[in-house]
Parts: sequence; C-alpha cells; structure tokens
Amino acid sequence: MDILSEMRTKGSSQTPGEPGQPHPSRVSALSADISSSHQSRLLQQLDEQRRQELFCDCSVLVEGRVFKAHRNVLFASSGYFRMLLSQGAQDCGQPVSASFEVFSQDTFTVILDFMYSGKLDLTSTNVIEVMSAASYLQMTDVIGYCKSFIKSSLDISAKEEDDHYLSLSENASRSGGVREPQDYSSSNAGAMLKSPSSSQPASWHIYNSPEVDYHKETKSEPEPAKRGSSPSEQPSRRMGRRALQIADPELHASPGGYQFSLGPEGGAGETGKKKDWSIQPAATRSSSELKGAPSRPKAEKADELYNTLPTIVGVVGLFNRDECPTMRFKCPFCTHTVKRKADLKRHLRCHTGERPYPCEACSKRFTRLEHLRSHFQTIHQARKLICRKCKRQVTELSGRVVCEGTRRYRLCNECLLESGCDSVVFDSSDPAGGVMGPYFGEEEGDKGWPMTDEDDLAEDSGADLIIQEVEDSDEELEQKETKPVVS
DNA sequence: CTGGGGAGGGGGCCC
DNA sequence: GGGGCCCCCTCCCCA
Repeated sequence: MDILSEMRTKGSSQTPGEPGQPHPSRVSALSADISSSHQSRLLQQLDEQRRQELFCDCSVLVEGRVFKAHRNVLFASSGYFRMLLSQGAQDCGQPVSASFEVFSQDTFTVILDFMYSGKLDLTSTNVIEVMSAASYLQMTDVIGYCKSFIKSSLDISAKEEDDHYLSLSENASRSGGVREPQDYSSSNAGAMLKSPSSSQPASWHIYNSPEVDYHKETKSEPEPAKRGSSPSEQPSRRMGRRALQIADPELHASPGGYQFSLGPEGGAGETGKKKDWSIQPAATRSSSELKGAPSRPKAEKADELYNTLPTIVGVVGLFNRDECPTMRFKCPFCTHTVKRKADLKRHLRCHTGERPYPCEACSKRFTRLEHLRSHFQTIHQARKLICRKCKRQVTELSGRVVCEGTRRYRLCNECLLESGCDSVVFDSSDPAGGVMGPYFGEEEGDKGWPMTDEDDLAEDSGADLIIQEVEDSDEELEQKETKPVVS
C-alpha cells in the first residue's frame, strides 16, 4: 500500500462527530504513520541502492572485502564514521574509504545491515563481536541491544551469587552458556527489549527502536579534540572536571546493567579466536570506581591499557581515491585519532587520569615530564628573567630570586626595595636558573617520587618571604640538594 | 563583573 | 618509540 492509498484509506474512516474534518488524534496518528512509512521506504531504497552499489560514495574494507555504502548513512549511524567523515569533510566530493582489521566481514555485514534496515541480526555466536564492533564504531544503540540480548540469554543472577563475575567465552556460549541460535524475527523490538523472557530465543532480529535511549546514563562522547574546536568538544582537561574517567573501554557504553571488559588476550579483531570476555555486574563496582576517583590508584595505567587493547585501538586508514592512506590510531574511549601510536599512548593518560610525574617540591603531579619540567622551572626555579611585580626583564644583576614557600620568582632591585629588604632573607643555595638535577633525570623522571598526602600541603605552606642569592652555576647546583630548601 | 596574566593540559610534530 | 618543543586552549586568580 502506498502512502496515497494509505491516506485515502485512513481518511475515509473519519470520526462521525466531525464531518469533513478528521479528528486531531487521527490526524496525528495518520501523519505518524505516513512519516514512518516514508522513512521505512526511504531506508529500503537506500538499502537497495547499496546492494546495487548505486551512488555509493564510501568503501569500507574489512578483511579484504569491500563494502560499498553511503557516507550519509554511515555518518548518521555511527559516531566513529561521523568523526572519520568529518575529518575528511573538506574532500566532500571525493569517494572515501576506510579499512578495518578489528572485526570480521560477517560482523560488519550485521552492522551494515542494521544501519540500512534497523534490523540487528544477533546470534549467540556473533553477539560479542557485534557488540565489540559497535563499541568501536560508537553505535551505542547497537551496544544496548547486544547487552539486552546477552542479558536475556544468560541466567546472570544465579551465578552472581557465586562470585559476581561471569565468564563468557565463545566456547562456553556454544556449549550452552548462550542458547543455540534460532532464527527469530519480530518487529516489536521494544517488547523484546523490555521483557526478555526466559524462553527468549538467542537469535534476534532487533529493530532499531528510537524509544530506547542508551545515551541517557552515560557521559556524552567527546568529539575529536582538534585544534580550534570548542571546549565542549574536547575531553575535559582538568582532573577535577573529568567527571567520568573511563577506566573501562566499554564503560562509556554501558549504561548500568553489566560492564563488559576485554581480557588481555581477547582482541576484538581476532576474529574466530577464543576471546576472554567477562561480564561484571555493574553493582559490584563501587561508585568511586565508576567515577575514576583520584584517591584510588588507577588499575589501568595508560601503558597497561594500551597493551591490553592493541586490536581495539587498531589501525584505521582513511584514504581517498589516489590510494594514499592516512593511518590513524583511534582512541577507544573517545573519537580522537592520532597519527602515531606513541601519541595515542600519551593521549590515553587523559582518560586514565594517570600522572606519573610528581613534583617533589610541591606534590603536584603531571601527565608529562615536560609539563613537570615547565612547572618546576616556572614555579620553583624562577627561570623566567622577568620581574614578577613590574614585568620588566631582569638580569642576574638587576634582579633577585624571591623564595616564597616552594615558589620562587624574580623581583627587580627596584621592586625589591619597594617591598622592603628588611622583610626578606637571602640564601645562597638558591637553585634558581639552575639544573633540574635528579628531578628530571631520565631514570628518575617516570619512576615517581615518594608522595604522601601530607605532601599535598607542601605548596605555599606559608613560609616567610625569603630572598636568595641568584646562583645560576649549573655545576654547583648539580651537587646540591635539588629540592628547594625553605629556611 | 570583567579582562589580563599565569599555570596547567593536550595535540601536532620534529629529532 | 620516547623525548622534547611549540602552539593553543581552558581554568583560575587577581586587580
């Protein structure tokens, strides 16, 4: 039945009390039906075009197989493609390609079919990989469906009493951990998702349901942190504001219920290989864990995290027709991509909250050695030859280093006189302008210094204003205690 | 309340 | 791959 005949049919059954005018609720229902029908037809048309490779402007290479698709559909369906295609927006007219090695052709077929039909063909054998791919592609609705599928397929509560942890391997799923797939199709996905019965078939065709909003309980995905992007698009830069430090790769996509974690041996890209998946009830995680409380040592350091996620992190190539690939490494926690793996490793620290470089002088911790160095030079060594008061340039002769707690800064002689020399103390052991010493030695730098909570109070601890003689001799300073001494 | 400057943090990229 | 530099941005403090 086409839209017009639908309209005719529905228009003929008017409410008796309002001759000539359809009842408002009927109008509303009618327009909803038309809209729904139109969307469905449109999607069907696009799907047909895709299958006939008509107007396809994207090629997705998965394990050697090329999937043709429309960038509009990919863009609209996947946060990952949204990011990827946004980056190539300047080449709007050029066909673009992306290659994946992190999931199988079959998995991408399921994903692509979902994009074009709203139907998710899940089975007990593919659900984990589909979910992994969906996580990679940032398709939170698909993740949600997978979770619902798994939840309904497992009798979690019974095992929860034993150890709160469930192991789910593909072998287990095949041997009965998840019911054997039975082809099943329904257009009422909402009902299926809301109340999966114990007799729920393991194979679903889940229809995309706009009512299910899996974003609601999660922190919104940060957009790629690009130069010039708005603050809201970038990952929060201050620890205090990093409301949700994602220590778990899938945490951001797990709105309650169960958290999925990928074991060290389990790479999503290792199609067909045994994976070490575990499902952990969210309730067993403390809120501090979920929020990435800074008081608790991070279980996942960037390095470890990086090592455990080689295939998830993966390599993605976005290249154009001249077959000149631009290799990018994608952050598993956000949409950010980098050119180098080392940069990704560095970037991961902003998610893990790891700060391996503490300042021994004031206990502040830094994500990078260079930040620590900069901090130390600025705050504790007064290397800037600028009078803090009048902002004029000073030399070793025209200015002196003022020591205030662990802070040091320079004052020109004039400002010094204005401050009053009587109230200050001179000390010849000032390392201002000197060397870093063991603070920044390559061996010491990333080991971390002994830190205590009390040390946090060290900075600006109310020490009297002290002026120390500027002694910039590097050789001398190297032999001295490098930690600034407040006398 | 607002603007300026300092400090910190993150990305790109070179060595 | 690590270190380091440069640049840009945001936040915070202070006048």
